[in-house]
Amino acid sequence: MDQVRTHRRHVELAKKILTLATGKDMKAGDRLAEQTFASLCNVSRTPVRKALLVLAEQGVATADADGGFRLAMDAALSAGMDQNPSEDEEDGLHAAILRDLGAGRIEESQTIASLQRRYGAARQSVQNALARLTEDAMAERGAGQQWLLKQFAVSSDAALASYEFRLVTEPLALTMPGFRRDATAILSLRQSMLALRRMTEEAFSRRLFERTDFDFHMLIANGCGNPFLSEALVGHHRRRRVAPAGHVSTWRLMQSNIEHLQMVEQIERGQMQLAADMMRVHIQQSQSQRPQLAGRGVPPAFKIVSG
Amino acid sequence: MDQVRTHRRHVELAKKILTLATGKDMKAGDRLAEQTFASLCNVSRTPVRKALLVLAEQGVATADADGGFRLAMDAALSAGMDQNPSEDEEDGLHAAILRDLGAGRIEESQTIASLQRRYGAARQSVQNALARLTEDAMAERGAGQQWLLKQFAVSSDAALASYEFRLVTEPLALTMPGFRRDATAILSLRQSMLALRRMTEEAFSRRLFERTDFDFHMLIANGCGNPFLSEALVGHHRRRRVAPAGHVSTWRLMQSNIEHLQMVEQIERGQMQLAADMMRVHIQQSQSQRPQLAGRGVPPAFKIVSG
DNA sequence: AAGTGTATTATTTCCGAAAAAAATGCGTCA
DNA sequence: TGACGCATTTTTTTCGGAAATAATACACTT
Repeated sequence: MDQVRTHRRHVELAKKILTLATGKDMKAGDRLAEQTFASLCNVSRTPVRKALLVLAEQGVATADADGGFRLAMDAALSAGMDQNPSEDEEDGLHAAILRDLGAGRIEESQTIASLQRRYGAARQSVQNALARLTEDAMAERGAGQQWLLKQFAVSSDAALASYEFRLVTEPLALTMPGFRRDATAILSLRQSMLALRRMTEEAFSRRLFERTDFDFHMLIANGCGNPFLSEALVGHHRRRRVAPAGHVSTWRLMQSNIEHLQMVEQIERGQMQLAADMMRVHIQQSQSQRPQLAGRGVPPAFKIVSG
Repeated sequence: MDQVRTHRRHVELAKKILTLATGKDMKAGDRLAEQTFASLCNVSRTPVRKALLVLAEQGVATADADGGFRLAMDAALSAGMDQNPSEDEEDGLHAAILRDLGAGRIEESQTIASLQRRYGAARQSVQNALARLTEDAMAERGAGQQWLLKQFAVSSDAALASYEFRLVTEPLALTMPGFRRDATAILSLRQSMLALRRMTEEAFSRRLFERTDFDFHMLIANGCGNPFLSEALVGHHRRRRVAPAGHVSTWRLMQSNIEHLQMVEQIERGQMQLAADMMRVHIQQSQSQRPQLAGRGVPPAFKIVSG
């Protein structure tokens, strides 16, 4: 059938729309007005319509008889729905580079041409992929024709380093004097968290958890009054999301969700010091319950240079 | 005269070469071997030669009789030499955008076309400038055709936020358990710092100070064992360097230099806790001695959103 | 050997036209 | 008035070839 070629930006927009719908607590049957989302996303109606078509294809939305679309299910539950079947050309390249980099199959230093040859891709595609990586600070232009891919961001040690990073920065963010609580975000977060808590171990939706987890960290990142700290945290979690993660038991995720929920409650009450302490505990528990990395006893010393 | 058109990348490479030469403590008359720097910078000799031509034009290097170049002055002193007279087309655009953004003359949300019109520049130039801004996380692609310029990074409040950010993160970095001291870097740093300390208030080179200051912060950023924290700090200082800074008295800079030197000494001895405390003092002093921002009593509350 | 000069090849950047996507405006329907 | 469909305009993306830059190889000097 004549399926609309699924462009990345439309899919992204679709996700954004779904998130917004969740935030408004929309239910099955509610109308998805084009103009509304267009305004919220700072975009014209044209791409919104494309995005709605994407949602329709995924079965999250259905075309209305007299035009327009409606939600096919409660927005809060839709997070688990988005399948990613046919990674289109471009998207696949981005993923492939990350995969190979994480597995150490390619060098950190690459040229566009070398990547072109390796993946048999068009120059433009490689460039786009690199642009995307650059935006997440996982690639950077080096001198000459070099591009430097930052392996650490996806290596097997990354998870460990990430825990360590969060362990020191997130409690910090929570206790910053200028912390601001975003009431709307808290509301919508709690919504999702409660939904997750109601799920049994079998029905537990990892997708929804991931999204909620991300939003939770964004609440903290955006809340701390300092834009630089905020950005460092946002950037970190954005990368954490694209990098392939190791496997964690469902049980631990459910546990995490409850811990998150408790922290949100303290944040809501303004008990920031308590929230920060809970965060330290939470991160260390998550860390210790993570499957151990095989073999590698000592972490490689970073940058020991001596004259 | 037939001056080589000064390309940005060559100028950058030239700076890098100078930094390396400083690190090797090279003196006036020492030979600047092409292959040496080519290897160190991971580039071929071709661009290195161009860079040396740039240095020759600036008077930092002189062409040798039998080919090749030599340093015209001690490397440690050369930092002050690089003039930036004719900001070429491209570079000017990057700077102009930052300037206008910082002064609030342009919106945060822009399209390429709008920038093209505003600055009467070629599309490509605008794109390059944006790519550069993206790399420093000062611009980011939004939905639709939007580009989001992050005003906070250059606003008048930025200095304040930057101090706050460093106040919490740098002592943190210093006390991270995995901190590693880079002996070479420390050596070369101390070199520059001592050179600065010998200068009188009139002869004080702001250029050299800036470079040294940057290197000092890089020592801390790269030293902390955590790549994520490291990157956050590196990114922060890189931006701080490109953003137009307010004016600080020469006297304070000289003071800062001495404080830096003291910290380096403690770091060298492994007294990290002490170094961290000194850092806290240092930052707060720098902050309080900065000229006050006119008028704007309360800092604008960030992101207070409520349902 | 170590270093530079020069030619050759490989790669990237620049530039303009065609194609695709987004923004905009208008008409119509409830 | 709010919402959608559709046509038009603006903007961005893509694509190919020409020009510029980088990498590489080799000759030559000390």
